[in-house]
Amino acid sequence: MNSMFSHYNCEEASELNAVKSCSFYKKKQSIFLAGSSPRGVYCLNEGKVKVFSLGENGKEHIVHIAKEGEIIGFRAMLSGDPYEVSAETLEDCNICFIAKEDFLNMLDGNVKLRQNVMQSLSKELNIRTKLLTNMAQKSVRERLAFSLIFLDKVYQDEEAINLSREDLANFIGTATETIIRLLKDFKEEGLIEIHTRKLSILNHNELLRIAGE
Amino acid sequence: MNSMFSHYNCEEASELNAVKSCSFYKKKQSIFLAGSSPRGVYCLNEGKVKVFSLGENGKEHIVHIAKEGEIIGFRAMLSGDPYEVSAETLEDCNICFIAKEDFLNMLDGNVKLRQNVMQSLSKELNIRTKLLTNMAQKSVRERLAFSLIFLDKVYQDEEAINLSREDLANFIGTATETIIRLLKDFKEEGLIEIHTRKLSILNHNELLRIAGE
DNA sequence: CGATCACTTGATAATCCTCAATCCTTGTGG
DNA sequence: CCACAAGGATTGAGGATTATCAAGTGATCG
Repeated sequence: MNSMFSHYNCEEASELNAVKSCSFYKKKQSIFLAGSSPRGVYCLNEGKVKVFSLGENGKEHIVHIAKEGEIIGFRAMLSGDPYEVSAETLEDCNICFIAKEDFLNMLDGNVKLRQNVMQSLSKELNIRTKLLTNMAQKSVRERLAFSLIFLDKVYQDEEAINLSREDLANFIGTATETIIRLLKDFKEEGLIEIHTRKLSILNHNELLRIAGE
Repeated sequence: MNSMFSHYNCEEASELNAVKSCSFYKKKQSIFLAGSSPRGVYCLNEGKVKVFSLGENGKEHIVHIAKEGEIIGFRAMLSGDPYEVSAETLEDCNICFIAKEDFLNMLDGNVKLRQNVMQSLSKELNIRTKLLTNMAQKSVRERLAFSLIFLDKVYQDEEAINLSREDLANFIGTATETIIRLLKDFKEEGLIEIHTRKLSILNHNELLRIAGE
C-alpha cells in the first residue's frame, strides 16, 4: 500500500491491518492543525493533501503536496513536538490513521521499517533544502517553471495539474496575480495548456531550462 | 562532547573514542563537496562551519551555519546518496571524523542514539521548513532581523557575530549590497552595533518584532 | 607598503506586490 | 432547468522592494 511499508511480508501486513483505521475525507477538510499534538500518523491512500504553515500575517505557505501512498505527519510524531504545520485535503481522500503507540511499536520491532523512516526523513530534508535554495536564488518565473514540473509528477495519474491559483501561489511563495500573469506568458509561449483550473505541460524541456535545472 | 552523544556512559564513550579521529582545519578549508560520496560523519568540536549549496549560476546559498557540538553530514550518510551540499570552515576548527561503518554499528546497537538521530533529523527538517516559509513570505529586511537573532545564538560564546557581508547575504538569500544598506539602517535605528566585520545586537526585542516572530 | 579583497555608495532598472475593478465559473435553491 | 449568489480568476495601474552595475573607499596580509 505505501512505499514505507512496501517491503512488508504477509505477517507484517496483517499486523499493519490490525492497527490502522481508514476513513474518508471530503475536499478541503482539515486533517490536523499546527499547534496540536500528534496522536499518530496518516497514510494517504487516495487523493491529494496540502501541508502548510501560516506566516504571522496569516498567509498560507504550502510546504508540500502529498499524493497517494505518502505518510503524513510522522515528523512531529517522532520528535514529540506539536505540529508546526497543518494538513488539509485538496480533494476527496481516503486516509488511514495509525496510532502513535502502534507505529512506534512497529518501528521498534522492524529494522527495515526503521531504515525506511530514516531514509524518508533524509529525503524530505533533502527536498526541503533544495526548495529553500530555489526560493533564495530564483525568480518567481523560474520557481513557477520548477513547480509545474514538480506538480506534473504529483498529478501524473490525473489528466492535469488541478490546483487553485491561490494554492499555486502559496506553494511558490508569491501573489496570486503574479502567478496568473506568468501562467499566461507560459501559455503564449506554447509551454503549457490551460483549461480553467487544469494545467498541462506541453514543452517539458523548455520549462526545465527556464527552471534552471 | 556532542548533544547526540551526550547521554553516553563511560563504556559507550570509550567505544566512541576508539573509532573517532580528530584533526584541525584551517579557516576556509573544505570539509566535503557536493556530489562526492559520504564516507562518514563529522563532529564539530570547535569553530564554525558553513553548509551550502550552489545555484546553477554558481551562487552560493548557505543552508546552515554549524557551531561547536554539531554533527555534520549524517543526512547524506543515512540516505546513502552523494552529498547535495558542501561544507567549509568559517574559522579554524577542530573536527572529528567517524567512519560510516562505525557510526552505523553504533546506531544499530544503541536505542538512545537512534532516537537522537531521528530527533535530530526531525528538528533539522523543522528548522528548514521554518526557513522555507520565511524565505517565501518575508521581505529581506524581515529576514535579516530574523537571521541576526538566529546568528546571535550561534555566536553566543563569542563577542559578536563574525561573518563576511557576502556570507551573510548568501545565508539570507539576497545581494551583498542590500545587506549592507539594511545593516546601516538597523545601525541608525540603534538596533545593532557594527565594528567592521563584527555585529552585535543592541535591541533584541525590536529585531524580534521586525522579524515578525 | 602595495596589492588584493572586502566593504560601501549611488544610480538605474527589473521584478514583484498591492489595490481596485471586472469577468467568469460553479454550486445552490427555487 | 434557470437565475442568482459567491467565490475564483483576470486585468490594469501604480508603487515598493530589491537586484545590478559601476565606481569608489577602506582594511588586511604577505
